[in-house]
Amino acid sequence: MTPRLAPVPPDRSADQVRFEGFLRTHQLKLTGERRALLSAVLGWGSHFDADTLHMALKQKGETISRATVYRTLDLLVQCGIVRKDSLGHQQAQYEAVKPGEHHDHLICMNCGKVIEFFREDLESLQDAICAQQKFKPLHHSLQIFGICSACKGKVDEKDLAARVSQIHT
Amino acid sequence: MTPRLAPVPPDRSADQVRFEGFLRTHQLKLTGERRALLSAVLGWGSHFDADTLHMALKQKGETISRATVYRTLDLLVQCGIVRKDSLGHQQAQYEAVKPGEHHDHLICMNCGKVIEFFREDLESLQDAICAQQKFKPLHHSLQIFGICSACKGKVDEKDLAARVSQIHT
DNA sequence: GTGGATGCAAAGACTTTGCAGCATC
DNA sequence: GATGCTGCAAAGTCTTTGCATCCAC
Repeated sequence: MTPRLAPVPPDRSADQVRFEGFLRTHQLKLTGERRALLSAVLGWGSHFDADTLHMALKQKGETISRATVYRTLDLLVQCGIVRKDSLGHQQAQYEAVKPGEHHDHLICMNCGKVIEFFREDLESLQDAICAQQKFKPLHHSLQIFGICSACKGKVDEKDLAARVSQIHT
Repeated sequence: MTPRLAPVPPDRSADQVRFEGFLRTHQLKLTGERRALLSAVLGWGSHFDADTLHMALKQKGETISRATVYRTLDLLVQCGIVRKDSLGHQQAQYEAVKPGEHHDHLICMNCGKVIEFFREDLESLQDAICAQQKFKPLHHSLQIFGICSACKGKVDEKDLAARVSQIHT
């Protein structure tokens, strides 16, 4: 029989601990607003922008100013809990970073759905390309724009070409 | 001896013809400003933003309003002569599309250099991933951020981590 | 009690748009 | 000569910042 280990805290809590540690290290304070934002972000599950988050909190009765939302998102990005991405939008998109998980994106140009995927062979191919160029990779972002299976056949092919050329990654 | 063919016009001219055709098709007019912008864009050779282009033209004596620069870049994007990209910047970056050429980017986080590359095996791997997901790819963008060979060893490792987390693709 | 945090509103950066006069087709 | 184009300035959108007040430590 293996000896009992101390119970492993759930992931949520790990991010909370991490954020609190980050705040302490930088002599910053844990405020109610920061707590509320962290928990909203961790519970979101997909991509969001600053304003959507701001409005969602307002609807839940948590009135936090837009400025604080931006300031706190910036902190969360700095300590690695949140990733900032544009995904072809004008405004910044954010997403909670699931620990140890990196992924790339398929983005449907019809319904806007974002499909996340991870392929080890894609990662290693990129590493090989970097090695060939004597380039030290630190981060990457791959976005494939197209039409998802559910939208096939429902798309007006005519304005698709125009929209492809308008993509702004 | 093979028979002589009609001389192949240089690439520059092909883009001009394409733009003029686009304008005609859409009942738009070929103005001096549009001509100047097209030629400036084709002669640029790397990435630029709207304001840099605007200022470069002003220095050459071509005073074209910022509004027209934006409006014309939009047309050039629509007809496929120019690609719009962010490359991790706040403001939109543009680049002339060399015909038949697609490439991805290695971006040096120290000196800002952008290295373009193309790998057929990377393209086909992406196609395979899309096929598996029943996703029809139309466009993609891969940006790898890191340190170029010239900057290796010259970088302050400390603030690098912070800068990696700040990347906004 | 002190230093950092918040909210507000103002400022900023980048881009788009309305309109009167102008140029191309 | 009609229709679309330009420049200008104003408005828009998203984000950041200055400052007085407030609160976690």
